[in-house]
Amino acid sequence: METQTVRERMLKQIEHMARHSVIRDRRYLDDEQLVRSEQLAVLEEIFNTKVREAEVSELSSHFAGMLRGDHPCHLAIWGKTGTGKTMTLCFFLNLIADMAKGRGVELRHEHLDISTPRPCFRALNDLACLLGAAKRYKHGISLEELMVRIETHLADFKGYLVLFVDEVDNVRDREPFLTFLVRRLPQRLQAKLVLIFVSNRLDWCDQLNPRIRSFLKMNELVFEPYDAADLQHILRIRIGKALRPGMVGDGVVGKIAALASRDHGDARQAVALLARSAYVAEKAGSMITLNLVDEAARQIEQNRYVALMRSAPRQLQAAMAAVIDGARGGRLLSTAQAYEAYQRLCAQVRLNVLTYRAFSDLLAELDLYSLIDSRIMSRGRYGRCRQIRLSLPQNLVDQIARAIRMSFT
DNA sequence: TGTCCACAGGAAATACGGGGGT
DNA sequence: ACCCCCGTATTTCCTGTGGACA
Repeated sequence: METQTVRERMLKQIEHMARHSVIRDRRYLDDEQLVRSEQLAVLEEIFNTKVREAEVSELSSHFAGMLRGDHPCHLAIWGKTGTGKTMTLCFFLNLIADMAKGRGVELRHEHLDISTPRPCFRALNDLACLLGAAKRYKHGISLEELMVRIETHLADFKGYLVLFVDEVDNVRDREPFLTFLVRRLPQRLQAKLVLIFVSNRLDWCDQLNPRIRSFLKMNELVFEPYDAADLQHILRIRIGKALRPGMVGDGVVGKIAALASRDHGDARQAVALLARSAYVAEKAGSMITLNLVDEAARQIEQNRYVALMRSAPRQLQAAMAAVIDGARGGRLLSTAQAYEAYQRLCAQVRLNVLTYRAFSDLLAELDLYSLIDSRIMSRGRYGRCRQIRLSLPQNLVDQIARAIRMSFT
């Protein structure tokens, strides 16, 4: 009896969802889930709408010489996250490699992605792996040895070698790394080496040896953030691929584009907001409306806080938990009171207790992220003290508390 | 007007840990 | 396997401060 009704309800639910579903292919809302060729297809469609036209034509004129046998110089590219640097370059290099093949020009291109900070040794080792010149080492091999292996591995190659170093600014101690690539490697190869450095910081080469810097400064290309119109194009293409037709209300695309271009013009953010909106709409069983976009934006915002705390250092988590515990019911808390709560908590979860001074810095950090709201009040004769309260909505505070508890167990 | 509370927050010293070199 | 170095976290020490109170 019981199972029957459950079964029925589920069937009804599925039927309802099928009739009202918003999403046709959710993979197109998240690049990670697309295979390479699909990504490139999306990009091609985007570039066909004149988005990034200036940059692509700049790249074309810079590299077109390769098809005629010239040796183009290196290129330094700047742009904030989500401005499509990596995507544009990948697309472009694929395109030019294709054309080169058609004309019998030997061209090899590699993408060295330094997505997380790593020392020179790691970066070189990664490069060697990428080229197939060496295996992955933890240690036990000198920098020199790595360099020689890369050189000997490439010794016989005579065509163009385009090396696309993504997020170079993540290489700590990048001087030797860059010196190797810029000054030493070209001299020891028969191949025509073309380096492309991408960074999201304008100042990444400021502290470098002037000789290398001047070398890099020769050719720069800046990726401006997308404007709202670009973002609209990008969103429309995604919508066409990912959603069923007619599921997007009036003004929704404009709104998402406006929100995303207002902070940083990050395309990834815009697509993420679209994805979340679609998800929320699907759950609500309606098309995407302006209100649902607001709801989605709120959820993304809240998730950021939760994710931030989940991945925060334990001490910071403990400080947050202490404040949540102490400031129940909108109570105002002084640093000293918060510190007491923190000490109790540390005892419970066997965390070593930091000094008052260090704890005070933790609170300042929480305040910086606006996880708490703290201001300094003078009580005259009775001294000055910080008044701490939770400023986030209660349900979010509960989520954060839960996330912290999870990572403590 | 000066005092003094109760803390904030800067500076320097020190501890710690992880990665690279040998 | 071991040591050293360096960047970061933490501690220690200290000076600064707004305003109620006498």
